[in-house]
Amino acid sequence: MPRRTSAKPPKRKRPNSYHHGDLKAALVACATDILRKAGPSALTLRAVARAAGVSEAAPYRHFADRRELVAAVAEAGFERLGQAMGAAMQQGSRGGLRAVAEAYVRFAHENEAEYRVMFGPEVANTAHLPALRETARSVLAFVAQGIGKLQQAGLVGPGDPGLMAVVTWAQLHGLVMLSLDGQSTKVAPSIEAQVQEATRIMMFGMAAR
Amino acid sequence: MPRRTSAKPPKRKRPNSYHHGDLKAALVACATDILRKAGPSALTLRAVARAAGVSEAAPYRHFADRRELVAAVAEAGFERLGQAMGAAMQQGSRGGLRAVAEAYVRFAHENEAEYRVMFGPEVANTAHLPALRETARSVLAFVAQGIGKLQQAGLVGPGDPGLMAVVTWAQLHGLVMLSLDGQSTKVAPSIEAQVQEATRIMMFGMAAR
DNA sequence: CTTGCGGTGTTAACGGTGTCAACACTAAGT
DNA sequence: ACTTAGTGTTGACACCGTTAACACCGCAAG
Repeated sequence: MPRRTSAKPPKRKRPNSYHHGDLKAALVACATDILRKAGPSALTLRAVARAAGVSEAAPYRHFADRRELVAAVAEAGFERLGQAMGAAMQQGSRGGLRAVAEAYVRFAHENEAEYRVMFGPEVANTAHLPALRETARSVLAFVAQGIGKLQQAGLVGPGDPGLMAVVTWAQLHGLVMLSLDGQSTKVAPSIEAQVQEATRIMMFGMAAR
Repeated sequence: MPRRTSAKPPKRKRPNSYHHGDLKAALVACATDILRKAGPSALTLRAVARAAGVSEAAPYRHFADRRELVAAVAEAGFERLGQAMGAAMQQGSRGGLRAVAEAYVRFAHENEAEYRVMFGPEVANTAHLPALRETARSVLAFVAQGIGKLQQAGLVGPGDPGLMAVVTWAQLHGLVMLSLDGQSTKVAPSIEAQVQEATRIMMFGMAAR
């Protein structure tokens, strides 16, 4: 194949404009799209710029480096995750935790590449990414709040809801990771069975303080 | 260079030779070393080759691509993890699960970069890496075996040990990941407290079938 | 209206990386 | 001694992250 340096007419959202209008958001959207369709290895700064119909150095006007772009993608993912969990929360009080757990697992499986990026090594150092850290923490606070409600309803024994939330989140996250890696499918029948078993164990353990 | 013809070359390292002797193992060792000292972003095929004192294309005689090298590093990590868990198993029967859990968490924290690679997206598709898959599965089998012993001792209720092992591993893995990402430090005081809380919940839940 | 200026997009380049083909050297078997 | 397979080397290609220098747009000040 010949070199790809041939001229490609840039498609602009505002035809008569040299400037893009909202490149930053467009870049995040294109990056998420690429991530979904072609996997993490294709998530390249240059590819994102090309997908946005812009020169390959343009992203540097909005992101200091590649990490910041990836972090923005991860942050958007956390927000969508929070929305999915919030929607599942309305399902009722008894199976509330169960419904949220299933929503979490479903999100992870339906958005595998995004989920991997959210917890991947590229955004590992959340100390330097305050926005990401805050978004992720709000998810944790959400779980803690749900556990608090279960405690008031007498379905969960006393104890620090924050600690229980961490343990609960960890359980789900670990389950999802092992499932995504194909490490658990041959031993345990299905992800649903694993979630069921996990929530059962968690509920028993948390009620038994 | 010098013509040194040694008497019996037993496939071991021979410094004064055009051929390396055991480049594959040396490459994995150098890669692990680089990973520990400089982090995942420095784990580059070329850098590994340079560290091994060999040309930058030499690794392709032993690994099809970069993924295979990384997978080999991950496999070595799983083996060391298994050894650490096995050593902790000898500590006694009552707190056996607890001791293994602590060994697991300690390994992850003392070998953060390695641990991240073991579960990272670069080796995600274990379906194409049978050796890695098998090594990881033996760790799971090890946990399942320990749970079986606890069942015989009456410390854990009846149920599929394989399923329980998956749930247990997932709990530990999730805890470790959140801790490594700095997502849990501000909510739960210490990783020890989290392990304690997690094992307490797990033991209660598993005993209560 | 002209002029200047800051924000944004472009071009061109640098060094580094994964990968491959062609070549070179060595060990070992015939 | 000749061949051959295995292993290391050289050189090249395309791509990537990043930066500097430049070009264009919109807008405010004069």
